[in-house]
Amino acid sequence: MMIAKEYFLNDDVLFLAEDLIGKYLFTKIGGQIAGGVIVETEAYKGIDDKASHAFGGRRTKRNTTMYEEGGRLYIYLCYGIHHLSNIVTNVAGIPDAVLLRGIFPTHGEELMLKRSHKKIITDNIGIGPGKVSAILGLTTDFDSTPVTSDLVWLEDRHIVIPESEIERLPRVGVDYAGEDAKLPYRFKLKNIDSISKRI
DNA sequence: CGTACGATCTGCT
DNA sequence: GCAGATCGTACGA
Repeated sequence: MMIAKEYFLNDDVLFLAEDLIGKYLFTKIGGQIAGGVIVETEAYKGIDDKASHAFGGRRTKRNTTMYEEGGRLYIYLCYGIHHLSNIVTNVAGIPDAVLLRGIFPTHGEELMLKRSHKKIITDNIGIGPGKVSAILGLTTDFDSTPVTSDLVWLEDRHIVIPESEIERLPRVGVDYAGEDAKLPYRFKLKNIDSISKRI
């Protein structure tokens, strides 16, 4: 069952980043479905978060989507190569977002394998924010696309994950953010096996 | 207009 | 463990 828009309007982006672990993310692009279980996320919290593109209330062409109403994708290009996908949360005007850092493939593995340019499926084919976008077929073309549509959507299939199985870590690649670089805003499933056995 | 650099990944050592 | 890829974006002049 698709997760409805209201879910993403929650003003606690840290709660959502953790709660999204274990939820399913799907895309249907070119009529082909790909999807998997979210296993790693990072929270970016409003205009006071030095690691965020919206720090200090910055509004640019790139980050416009962060200020839109929760429930859309914010996708941007990183290092000139990688498309990184976030889910915008909170009400319009407050730039909270959850970066998708890892999924465990469950649907359309064949398609995802092709998109990954690898030879064989491995457990880490969807680990890393660039790879999440790559195997799901998400590019900056999908920036601002609702995650409550036939193209991109989330599902709660009621996988129960004990809090003890989720690690809280500092975010990756945000050393420039000073003190905020140390905040434990990254959520990661300790071992993917605990998921793969439950599917 | 010019410049610096990034919410990364891969391959080679 | 480390360098290189690779280019859009941000920002200052």
